[in-house]
Amino acid sequence: MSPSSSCLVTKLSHYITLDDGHKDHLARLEKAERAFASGAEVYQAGDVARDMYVVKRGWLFSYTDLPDGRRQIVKIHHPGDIIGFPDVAMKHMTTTLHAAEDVVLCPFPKSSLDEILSTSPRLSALMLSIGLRDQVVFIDLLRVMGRMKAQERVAFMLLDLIARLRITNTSMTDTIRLPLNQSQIGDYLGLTNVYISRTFIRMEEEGLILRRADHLQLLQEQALAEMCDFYDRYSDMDTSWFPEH
Amino acid sequence: MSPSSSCLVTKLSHYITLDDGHKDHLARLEKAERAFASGAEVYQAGDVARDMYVVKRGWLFSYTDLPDGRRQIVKIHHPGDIIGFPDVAMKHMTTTLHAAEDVVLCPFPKSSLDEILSTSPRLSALMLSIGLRDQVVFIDLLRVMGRMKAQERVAFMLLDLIARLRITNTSMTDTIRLPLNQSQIGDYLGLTNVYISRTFIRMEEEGLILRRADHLQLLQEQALAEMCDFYDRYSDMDTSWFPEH
DNA sequence: CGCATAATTGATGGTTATCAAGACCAGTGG
DNA sequence: CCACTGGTCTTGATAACCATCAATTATGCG
Repeated sequence: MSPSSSCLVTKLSHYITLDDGHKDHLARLEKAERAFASGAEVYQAGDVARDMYVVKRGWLFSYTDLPDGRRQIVKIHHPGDIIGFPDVAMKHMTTTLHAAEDVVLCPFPKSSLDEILSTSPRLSALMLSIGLRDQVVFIDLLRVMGRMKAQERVAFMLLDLIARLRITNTSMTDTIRLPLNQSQIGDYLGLTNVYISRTFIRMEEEGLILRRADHLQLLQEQALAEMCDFYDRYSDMDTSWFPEH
Repeated sequence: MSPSSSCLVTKLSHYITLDDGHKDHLARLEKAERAFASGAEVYQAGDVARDMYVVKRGWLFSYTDLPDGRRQIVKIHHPGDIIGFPDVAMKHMTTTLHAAEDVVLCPFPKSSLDEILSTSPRLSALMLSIGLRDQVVFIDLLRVMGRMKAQERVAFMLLDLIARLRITNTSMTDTIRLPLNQSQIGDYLGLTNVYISRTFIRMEEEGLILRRADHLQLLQEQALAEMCDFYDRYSDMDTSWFPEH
């Protein structure tokens, strides 16, 4: 198993440089990769929390249902993302993981963290920082959901998606593929599919976005950023305090 | 400086047993405690992220404003809480910290984490878990804000507050002191002060709660928990995978 | 082509915001 | 002791925003 084939190594190398010892170590943590078809539910809320996953290919999302059937999608996952990290702190999974299209995942056991914490303060600091950065991202989203209207919420979602895709794909332009239907977008933004439709149409009429097939183009990124007061948390991480090794 | 006088030691001892070496170490991280009057803003969004704080006395909250003046309170802090943890991952503070009443705080520099990560895998695991647990709590709140109505949101807030207060104060009954006005509660739940007033009145008429002065009693805790599908994340943490030392 | 899924459109109603006025309350100073 | 003040809570009227329901029109796919 060559270190470079590891999803986790690829993911973490975006933030700090890893020496070969670290790379070997991380690569050994991974189990065999697994594929899931579009629509599959990889795990359910309430399952015992045992593994985390790195996304190798495809989009997924995590959601929870209310007893009466209302649904909230809490996170959209892209290639390179770590899935299930917050559930490490819990005995049971708190969300259900749904494949939005055909996907490939690299599982690794949550007990891996024990090893990382015991052997590499620097990697530990990175894992901690990723967790805390994600918390800031949730706080941003909370502000959006608590205080913003439909159009602002859509703007925020689009900017957040494109900012995250740009981390790993520096050639990203202003156009993204959006493999989610309007009901799913509604469940993410706390709105209905009907109102998502109306909002998209209005934003298109106003020249903010352009839709064709399942692709979406941001025509006025600056205007969109202003209307939802968007900050890119992904490019503002502070790694200066990290331990040396 | 005796170890037992440290806010951080008191806080962390609730989760795992600390030996004297750990206690001494943690106690040395703390700076002198500082008092703030009700209404004071301890730090502002945008300030350089340098310190974290443990709350020794009083309630505070963290908020962010939108450019047009709308406000979202993102976290209510109680004695024992760690404030500013997510901002460790950022170069700048992402929220403003407001004292809801007279408070006392114990600051400690965020570079302390470097030391903890380098010397104690077990403490590192605890810090990581607290961060991840908080992320789960934000996800729960996101679900509330995205999909629940006013009365359900209020129920969730009250249950969350009382669950957290019960961690450190096992003699908590069904009555809490609530040093927040209705505008602040509205800013926390994404509603207006007017609608908070109407919702409290309706919940009191329905026999769910009882208000007197600044105290609030939960008359039907079970019914409140069912209407907002409440889970107590604070008593469901998994520490089984922690390293030994 | 036929089918299922997704998106759109229209009509109506519910929930919450907004605005404005009044009630209550604790503290303050004359 | 009492008017005055500022803050908080309450109440009523109206409007904005979004949900809901139902029907229709794309869209994609075997």
